[in-house]
Amino acid sequence: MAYYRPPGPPADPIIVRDLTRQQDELRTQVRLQPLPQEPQLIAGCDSSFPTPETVLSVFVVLRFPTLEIVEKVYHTSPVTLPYIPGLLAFREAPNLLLAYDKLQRKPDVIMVDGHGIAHPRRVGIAAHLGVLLDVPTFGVAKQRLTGTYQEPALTKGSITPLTEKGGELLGEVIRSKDKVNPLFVSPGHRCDQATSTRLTLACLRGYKLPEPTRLADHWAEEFKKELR
DNA sequence: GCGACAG
DNA sequence: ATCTTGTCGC
Repeated sequence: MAYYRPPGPPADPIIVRDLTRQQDELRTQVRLQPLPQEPQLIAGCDSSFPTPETVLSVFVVLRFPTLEIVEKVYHTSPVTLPYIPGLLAFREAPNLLLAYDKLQRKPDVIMVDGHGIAHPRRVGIAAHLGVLLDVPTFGVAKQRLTGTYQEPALTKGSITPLTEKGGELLGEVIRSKDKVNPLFVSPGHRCDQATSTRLTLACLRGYKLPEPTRLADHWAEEFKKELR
């Protein structure tokens, strides 16, 4: 589990302050709304690190709702920022954008591995990426970043709300498979909670992770090996 | 002041 | 995220 966290290099307070302000700006761009129509193509994206100074991002496009693989691409870049909780997007989004450019077929919606608005300033990587691409996005994370929730029942399909003090709904905690740790699903940009949850459930195929992110995760690992 | 902290 | 063997449960 993520109980103990070894100390990393100190984050420059000036950089943190600047990036945090950029998030507050991006936050004003986020729009929560249902998709204009049922998606024909859904994409999944994820990043891996072949070396501590290299980031590799993958985009996998699937036909919806059949989930047949339509296309997969990847791109690598030098790492420019250490991992800082809450600022993940500034570390991975730049390279994700370059990978996205390589796609021949652009998706109607993107499932991002990480949080959407379930973030301290409501701009997790899914929302951040959605605004930069101006494409519908939502996030599927494996760990909580902020908010509180009741553990959902142990059966697949059980759902409980992820809320902020005061009652604000940040996302939903979903049991995607019997007796496995739940997923944290939240809308990113030009998407809403109901759609995010519905699409996540529609993409489950017996694994903990829905197909888009599961495959992106898989290829991020495969391409990483190829670079050795 | 003390803990929490996506990937 | 990454390092890294065996092991418990369905």
